[in-house]
Amino acid sequence: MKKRLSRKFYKRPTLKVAKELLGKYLVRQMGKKKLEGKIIETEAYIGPQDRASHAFGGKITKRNKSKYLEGGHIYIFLCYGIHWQLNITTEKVGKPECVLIRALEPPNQGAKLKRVASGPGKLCRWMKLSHSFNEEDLTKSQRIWLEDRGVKILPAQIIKTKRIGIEYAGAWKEKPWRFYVRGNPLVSRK
DNA sequence: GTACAGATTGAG
DNA sequence: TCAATCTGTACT
Repeated sequence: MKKRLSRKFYKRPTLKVAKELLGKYLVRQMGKKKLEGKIIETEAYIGPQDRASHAFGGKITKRNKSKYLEGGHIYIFLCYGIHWQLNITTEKVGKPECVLIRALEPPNQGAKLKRVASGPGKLCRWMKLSHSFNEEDLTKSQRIWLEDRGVKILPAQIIKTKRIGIEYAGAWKEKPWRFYVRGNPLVSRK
């Protein structure tokens, strides 16, 4: 079973989408080549009240404006001047909420664990994602989209932790808004 | 205009 | 432990 996720899937509460994205497949079509991987780690950013979000306080900049798009679009930005971070918008237009995709599990190739997408920056480098994907519509794009392949992640398999790399965010850094699949060796930060 | 820090990573 | 090096923000 392969079914592209619809607009409806994304236009729901961000935390719900972040959890349900676990087990879904991210597919990247590059000409005749196709890269794909199962999502195993996500984080939710829920502005404008979330201090860790780029949309904190409701501000809009050239960089973050795609965060305000209708659910199902891409918000991608450069971090530390080097690494791209892939986010998927949620909720309706004007709500600056999104889910950061932090790690993928690539298809088994010779039973070797491939840590090619075990972190948000590595994931984008592997799939060759950058600025040109900003504002891409995941329900229509021919080069990147998400699929439901019938993989079910049970609530008992989902681990919740604090988000990573946001020490400056005060009380917000304590929010258990990072989700990953229990026991998966390919999540970020070995 | 200058200065500084950040949703990270891999090398030392 | 540190440097890579782009963008936004808070200053002068």
